[in-house]
Amino acid sequence: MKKPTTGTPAPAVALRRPTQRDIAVATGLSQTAVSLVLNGVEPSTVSEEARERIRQAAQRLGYVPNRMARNLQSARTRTLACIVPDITNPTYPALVRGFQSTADAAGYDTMIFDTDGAPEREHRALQWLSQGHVDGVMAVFFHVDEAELLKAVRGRVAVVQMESQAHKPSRDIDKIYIDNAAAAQAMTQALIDKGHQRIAMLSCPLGPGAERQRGFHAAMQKAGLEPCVIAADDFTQDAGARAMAAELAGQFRCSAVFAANDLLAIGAMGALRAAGKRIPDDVAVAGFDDIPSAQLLQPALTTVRRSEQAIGRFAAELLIARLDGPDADRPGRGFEQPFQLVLRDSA
Amino acid sequence: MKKPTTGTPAPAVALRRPTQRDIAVATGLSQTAVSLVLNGVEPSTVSEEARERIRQAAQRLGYVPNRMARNLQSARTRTLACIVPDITNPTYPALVRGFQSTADAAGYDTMIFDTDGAPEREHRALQWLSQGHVDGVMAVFFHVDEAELLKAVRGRVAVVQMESQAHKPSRDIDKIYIDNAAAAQAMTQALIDKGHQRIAMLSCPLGPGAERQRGFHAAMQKAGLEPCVIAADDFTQDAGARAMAAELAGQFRCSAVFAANDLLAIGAMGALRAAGKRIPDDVAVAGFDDIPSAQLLQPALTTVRRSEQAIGRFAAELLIARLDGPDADRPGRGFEQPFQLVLRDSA
DNA sequence: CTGAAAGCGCTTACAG
DNA sequence: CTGAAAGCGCTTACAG
Repeated sequence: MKKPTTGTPAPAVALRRPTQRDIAVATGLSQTAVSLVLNGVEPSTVSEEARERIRQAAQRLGYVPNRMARNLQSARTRTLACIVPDITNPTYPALVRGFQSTADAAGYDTMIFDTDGAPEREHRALQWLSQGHVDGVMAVFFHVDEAELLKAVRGRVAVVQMESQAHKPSRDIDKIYIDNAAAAQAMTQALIDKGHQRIAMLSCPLGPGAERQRGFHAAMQKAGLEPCVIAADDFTQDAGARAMAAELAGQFRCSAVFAANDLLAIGAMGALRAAGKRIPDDVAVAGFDDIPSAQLLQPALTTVRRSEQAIGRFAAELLIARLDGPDADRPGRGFEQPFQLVLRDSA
Repeated sequence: MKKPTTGTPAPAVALRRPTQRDIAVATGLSQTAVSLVLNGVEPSTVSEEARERIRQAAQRLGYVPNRMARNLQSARTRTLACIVPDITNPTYPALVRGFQSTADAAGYDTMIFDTDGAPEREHRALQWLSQGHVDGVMAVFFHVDEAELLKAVRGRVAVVQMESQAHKPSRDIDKIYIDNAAAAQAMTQALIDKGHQRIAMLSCPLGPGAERQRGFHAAMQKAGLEPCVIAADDFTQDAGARAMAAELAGQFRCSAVFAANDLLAIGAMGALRAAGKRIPDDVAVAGFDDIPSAQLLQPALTTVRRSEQAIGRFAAELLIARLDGPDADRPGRGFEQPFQLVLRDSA
């Protein structure tokens, strides 16, 4: 890369971080006393004078507790994690944001782990989870199933799993889901009600894709219409554009495209335009997620909304209630969240 | 929330995770041998037969090393962090994506820490950094300065800082930046070249905002024009809409608005439309970042692009070269990255 | 070839 | 009121 500029040489060795022992030596008190005072253990058995000396020395030396050591001892980290498939898909940052605001208020740090929706990276996330970095996790997996997740955490990590459908409740973990099939069915029905007969679903079989396709097929079957499915290999704008372009190169005859998420829909819109199709006049397009861009598009995108922020907040509440609150041993539950059709100009 | 469903009761106690000691007991070998074998220490001093027994027992018991313990000992985590101000601003996920792809290839996990651009949360990130969770970090701070950062990490964590301008090189850390002032000046000049005389900058003084304003002022002054600044209190779409609406309620007379980032620009566009202004005919709008939505807007947004993905990848390379490679003691450097004006229909 | 031992930096009974 | 001691689960010299 260009224009590297150089500073003065780095120190040969890193400074050793001060420990409780250093403070003990500096104050002439015991390391035990240092630990007690710095952790504010009540009722304090250390004299006010000693406490003050310890605090001052800690300040002066720039003491910061080593979390690895603390966690090793206490097996608590006061950190929560969000495991998501794709941080560049705006629906997940929204989820994380809601989660984080609640976690933050309860004194928990939030870490984000992006799996790319890839099996191998999801398993790395699992391994990471099993290593004791966090007390709780909100997880969105495309490949890992509940059994693997349970095996990895072994009851040592509180878990809320975001699911694509109402699974049977788990013994140990909470689940949050929307009824993806019903939502997709409702959207498909809305397109049918507008007079569309030939409707294609642009979808990816991963994650919530399967349930959304199920709802699409149900609505089409109920209306006696022939369903058409366009397969994308990912939930991204690129994948949507590619799949749509390939379809357009063949004999595409649908008057509406229902994409399994907004990024696919946006990609499809680009490909349709490139092929000279007007939206919605020649082809109507609908999506799923209601990401912020959806309403910025021209025409604005018809889509399905759920409150990601609220879901994120709720997930964090569930975890915190298990960790700090009364829910420690509560059996796992499933929580269904509402969705809402957002009808705009693209369909 | 609705429809909670209940599973069978949770177990009273969490299962204890198996340790090396458990494997030692199970195999009748020493815990030392277990550690040696499972870590594949070469050349192996343990007999092949013993190694096999240990591996089998580890498998059978579902052994997973406790990272806290390992890190406490080795002070290495094979984890890197990205500290960003707002994960819901699409420019940061792109940065993180690039970073992660490189980190992943080198066998490092990537954690993401969102500070919300708030001083208090940035300091929490600093504290978190100082606790030994990661070997290296790519950080974007709005408030924390280099001195605080250096004090927190004390040479124990490799650091790449994303800056808003060419600072003097640091002794210990690498910096990556684009010339924000030059970029803003170029964009302002482009607006002037289009015939605009009354140009407002919609900006937030945080982070790169100051430098971008500087460039704006420089261009205006050079052209002998009167600069106008509209202050937003954040870099979000909402903040942009609020600030623009407030301005429109007064005596707004500019023919162009240059926003300090795309989200502000998008918010401003909404407020302008709500006030009956046509874009670009009545008011031209330009942004900064070239987030994915920018080209989806109608009219598409004129903006400034840099390659976030490439910058993220490069940042990870710098860290890995320090940690695993030959750069361990290399003095800190500054690396300037290119930018590019993207002229679309909004201006 | 194998294991006893020290130590990473903490927390937490426990004994004075 | 205070400190010696054990232990969290590992790694790594070191001694047999």
